[in-house]
Amino acid sequence: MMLADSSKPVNEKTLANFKVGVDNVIFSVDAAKNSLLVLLVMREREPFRHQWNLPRTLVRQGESLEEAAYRTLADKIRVQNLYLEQLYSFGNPGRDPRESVEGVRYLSVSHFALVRLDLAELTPRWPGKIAWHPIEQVPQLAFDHNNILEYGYRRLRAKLEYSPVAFDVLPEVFTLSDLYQLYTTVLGENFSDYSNFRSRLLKYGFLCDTGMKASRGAGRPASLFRFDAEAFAEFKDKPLLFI
Amino acid sequence: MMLADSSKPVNEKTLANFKVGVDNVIFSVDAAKNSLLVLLVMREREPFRHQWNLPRTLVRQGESLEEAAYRTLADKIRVQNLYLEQLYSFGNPGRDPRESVEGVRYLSVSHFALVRLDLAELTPRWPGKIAWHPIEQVPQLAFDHNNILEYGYRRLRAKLEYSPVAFDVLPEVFTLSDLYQLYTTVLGENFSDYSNFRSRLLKYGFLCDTGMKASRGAGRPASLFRFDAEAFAEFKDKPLLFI
DNA sequence: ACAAAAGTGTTCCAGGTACACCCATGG
DNA sequence: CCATGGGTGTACCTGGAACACTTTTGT
Repeated sequence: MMLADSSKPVNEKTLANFKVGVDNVIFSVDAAKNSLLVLLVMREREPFRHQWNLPRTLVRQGESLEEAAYRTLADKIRVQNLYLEQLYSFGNPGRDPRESVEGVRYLSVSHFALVRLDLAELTPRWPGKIAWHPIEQVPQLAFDHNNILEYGYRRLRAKLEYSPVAFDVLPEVFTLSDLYQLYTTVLGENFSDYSNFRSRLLKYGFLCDTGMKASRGAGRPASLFRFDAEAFAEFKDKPLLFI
Repeated sequence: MMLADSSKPVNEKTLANFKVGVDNVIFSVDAAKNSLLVLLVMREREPFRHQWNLPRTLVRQGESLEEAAYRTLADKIRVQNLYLEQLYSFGNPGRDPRESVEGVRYLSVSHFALVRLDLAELTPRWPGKIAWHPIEQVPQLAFDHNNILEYGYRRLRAKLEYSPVAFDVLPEVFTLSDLYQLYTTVLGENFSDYSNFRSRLLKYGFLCDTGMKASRGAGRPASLFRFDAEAFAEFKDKPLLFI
């Protein structure tokens, strides 16, 4: 893909004109229903009016890309625990129909987030216009947002395998079943045997038993663990840890 | 990091104004000197005049981000074999001093590339202004380009471990020592024993022996191999393969 | 007493590590 | 004939997969 050379000075007019925004792929896990959820917003304006899309915003003066991503998030839900990182930038021509009308291109720096469902309260600002969708039931989205979502989903699964994002999304104390179930809903049933998952994680030593027990209906009460970030430090940039 | 809400309609003037460009981290491997190289460009204009920076350009009308990245590359070097992918977007306020003067922000969608040194001929267009630098001897760069470079370096090492980028950068036929040496220069001496590296790769079956031999001075001549992309297909999205 | 969920242990085996050793060529 | 680099083989062992089994609770 070799393109024209650029030896001659470039006229300002040949440069593309951009509007820059952030699109967020926000995941959460419904432990009760064993289901992975994505947050979607119903569009109220053209283009793609009355279609769902990812939460998004344009970047404001003096605001970093990450700040814009957090603002979009805070605008839709109130969360405490969460994990957020930049995903990918989509800025090719033709991805927004307004482009040809306004003569500007829309560049989206997409972000991916994982939030804790029980602490993520939907803001009452747009009732019915914001909703969690199970990942298998996501409809046709506006723009190229199905693409972006797919991209975020891949990243989420990869992240779970080698980094401790799960603990940003679990309560302060949790049982190993909670953790296992989180992995199961995201990665599918067959990623690992429970007992192997358990012993592998405990061996590392960055999960400490609080001594407390959690009794949930029938069955033996489970030990409650806490994630020890300091103890985890030594595992930074080491190869695969979970799964 | 919870920010102001956005319930009131946003005045156009509060939006940030962007210029969008691409910055390329272009790597190559000097097999003879056992050295990992980065392509740098000497700036001829302010700001940061007479400092090195990464090859970069602003995105033009109708041009995709990737096309812009390829164009920058083609402007500096003539290459056949290469690997290129998007890296990360840097768009926080204050990363370009022109920002406050012009009232626009510079967003860089950085890309990372690996090219074959013996086919990468520096264009004579800017003699002395473009040069390969060994990664350990990279000077202070303009803007946040040392950051971007660091980011690209991490990605390069990660990519080598689980994807076949090396073959985009090796000749059509190559010896296993060539391959091993490439890995050694990028990953360091201690990533794996040669004989184990060898047997692991051959076992997979996507390297086929051409029957030809390469004699380089003293020592037994080495078999020349070819990368079989079809045979590799079945290893797509499987866990770590190399190293 | 029995079902349900948590937790422990054991066996088996693939695959990685660390070497020692053989082979072919140039000088 | 020996130094040099290419190539093969093996013995050891870690760590994962699979699964059986025990413990502690609720009903």
